[in-house]
Amino acid sequence: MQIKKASIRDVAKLAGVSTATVSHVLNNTRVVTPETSDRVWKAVHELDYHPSTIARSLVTQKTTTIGVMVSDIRNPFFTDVVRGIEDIFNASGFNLILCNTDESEEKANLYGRVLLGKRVEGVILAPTGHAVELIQDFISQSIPVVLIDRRPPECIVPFVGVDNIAAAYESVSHLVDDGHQHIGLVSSLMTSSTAQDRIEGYRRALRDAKISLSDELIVSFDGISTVVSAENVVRELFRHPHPPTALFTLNNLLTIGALRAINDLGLRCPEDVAILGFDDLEWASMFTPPLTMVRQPTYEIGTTAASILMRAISGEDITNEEVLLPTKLIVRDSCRPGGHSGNN
Amino acid sequence: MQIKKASIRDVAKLAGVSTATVSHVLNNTRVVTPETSDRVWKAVHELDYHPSTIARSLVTQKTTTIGVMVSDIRNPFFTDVVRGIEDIFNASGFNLILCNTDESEEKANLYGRVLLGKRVEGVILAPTGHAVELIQDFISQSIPVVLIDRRPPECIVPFVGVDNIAAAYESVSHLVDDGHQHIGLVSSLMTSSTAQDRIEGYRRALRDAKISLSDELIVSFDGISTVVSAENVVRELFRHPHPPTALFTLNNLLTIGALRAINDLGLRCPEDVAILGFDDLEWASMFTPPLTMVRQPTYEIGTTAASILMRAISGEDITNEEVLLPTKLIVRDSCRPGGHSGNN
DNA sequence: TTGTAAGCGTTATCAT
DNA sequence: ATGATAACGCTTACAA
Repeated sequence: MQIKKASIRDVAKLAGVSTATVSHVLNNTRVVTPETSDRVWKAVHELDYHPSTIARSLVTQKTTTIGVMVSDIRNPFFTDVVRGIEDIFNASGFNLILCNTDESEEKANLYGRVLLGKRVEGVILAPTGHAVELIQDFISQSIPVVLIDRRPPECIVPFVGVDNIAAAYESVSHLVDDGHQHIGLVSSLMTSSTAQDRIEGYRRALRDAKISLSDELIVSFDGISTVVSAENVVRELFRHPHPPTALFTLNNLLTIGALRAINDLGLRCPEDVAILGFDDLEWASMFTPPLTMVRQPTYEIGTTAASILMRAISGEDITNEEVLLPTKLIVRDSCRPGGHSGNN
Repeated sequence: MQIKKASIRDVAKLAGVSTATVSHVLNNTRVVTPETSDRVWKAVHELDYHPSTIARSLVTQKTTTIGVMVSDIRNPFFTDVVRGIEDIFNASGFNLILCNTDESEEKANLYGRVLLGKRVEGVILAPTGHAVELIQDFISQSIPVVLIDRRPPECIVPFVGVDNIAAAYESVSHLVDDGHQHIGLVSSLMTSSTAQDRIEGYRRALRDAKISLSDELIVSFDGISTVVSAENVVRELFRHPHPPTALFTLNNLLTIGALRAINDLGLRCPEDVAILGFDDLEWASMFTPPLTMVRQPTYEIGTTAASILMRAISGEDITNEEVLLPTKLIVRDSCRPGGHSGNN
């Protein structure tokens, strides 16, 4: 326990050298005789000295800190992505400032100011709504940004994600092949590029299968994805006179919610209603029934985005980078060949 | 896009005032005439000026940043805890630096240096092993620390968690009441206080039930908890001549792993082997079979720890704080009254 | 091989 | 009501 934290000057005084020497010893940035080096290190330990990154950053203009903005770290998709990001940056001595925006543009903008103020060297962002201004704020301070998951169509910014249209097309086609004609779609925020692309894939798959579209089969809600919101909205869907025989859910939380709602309604999956969901869950295979899901390479999305951002920080030009990682449809019992075998 | 970021001096010059005035306008820290205030704000916007928190921190000795060290954010337990922490601190304008230690003391110590250097104002820590030194490092720089989940017995530091002994006792007693006499225990790192307490609860429950203890029924592994490691270790357990009829798993990931292993071995749960696991999963009820679990108030652990830390940062004395939040045993089909109905 | 001193971008203490 | 200016704790030319 000590009254005042030791500074480089205290160390210099105790070691009988200049602050410059201390600095150089600490950073290995010029040759010093072993004797002085020893004296310095001894002083460092004696004083329990820890150099202030703050002061250092002020002069070097580098903070070795980046910002990560996602809607909610509790969404397993983002949990994994963030871990991937952390692994890459940690290896280079960078730290993460974690920001949960809860799909609120206001919160996102607030965080934006903070990150700008903290002089982060880069940002990885899963944008909410038209985040164009937010992104522009960073860019105009020459802070590199890499987008993940979603991409506002207006801006040309490096992006890492998946081909949502294709993945959704494949998924819905799979349901069609199983004999389904009434396929419901469950979304959270419809305005995100991700949702829109997945809906577009859904539409195209139905169109190509000559199945007529019905907007009443599409349900959604605002705010962050939660199991409960999904449950409510799915229940609503089944008040429809022609309820769906299959559900395409746009993310993992929605899938769980849908399954719950179906159980609550006394329907069985897949006999009455099939479910196919976006995003994998590590233990999707152990559900009742095992869930059919579109697996996104979450961890890799994180590491890839982080690597690109790291290169930008190193001065490389990344303006045109765009990486679409492959998805994988993992078919399990929650949708079954033969389609539904029942009513109406 | 601009060559150089604007500084307070640029603003002052453009507004025709001193830097002191700019600072005061920005921070609302003394009265200025509306006219000057306006001129300042106009200059701020014109230059797209964002005050440097770095420089500010250097003089105020406050960083509005705290460190959060957990073993792995992907563990749903910590995901939730971290979200709770973030909510509390975000409300006070603080940021989180997220550190994944992977149960490695080396990584933890490395992160310790970093956090010390970044002059975080506090740390929330789920300690790995004998983190006494690490904790001492913070304390001796008068950086307040709040421990969560685990508590190295040596040190007197504020703590937020649950009564693991009691919770384990209750759980194992439940299995005993169901008729089980051979109860296996699956742990990851056995040395953590959490694991030790849960094992202690297990022991006491068996002792009180006059069931003899067998160390061969306890399996574990080192490193972070993963489903795969748990799977392997559980398979091993069933090579035992007298395999258990029930499994008590010490965390959520282990529970999943155990269930998988049992399935792979061709055994059925709960008919052949019952499972009762620590930590809830939001969708544990939808597993095959629905899982019986000890629910910890994860989010609340986060918010509680954060509130205590926040008070410490505000200068309050928290040295003796210790909060044990209640757990809840949620009984589902994975263990069934009547115990196992089979062999030997 | 080492030291001196000028910043880095703020806040805060005096003055005025 | 406002301004000068000395810190804050480092790094980094430039000297010696």
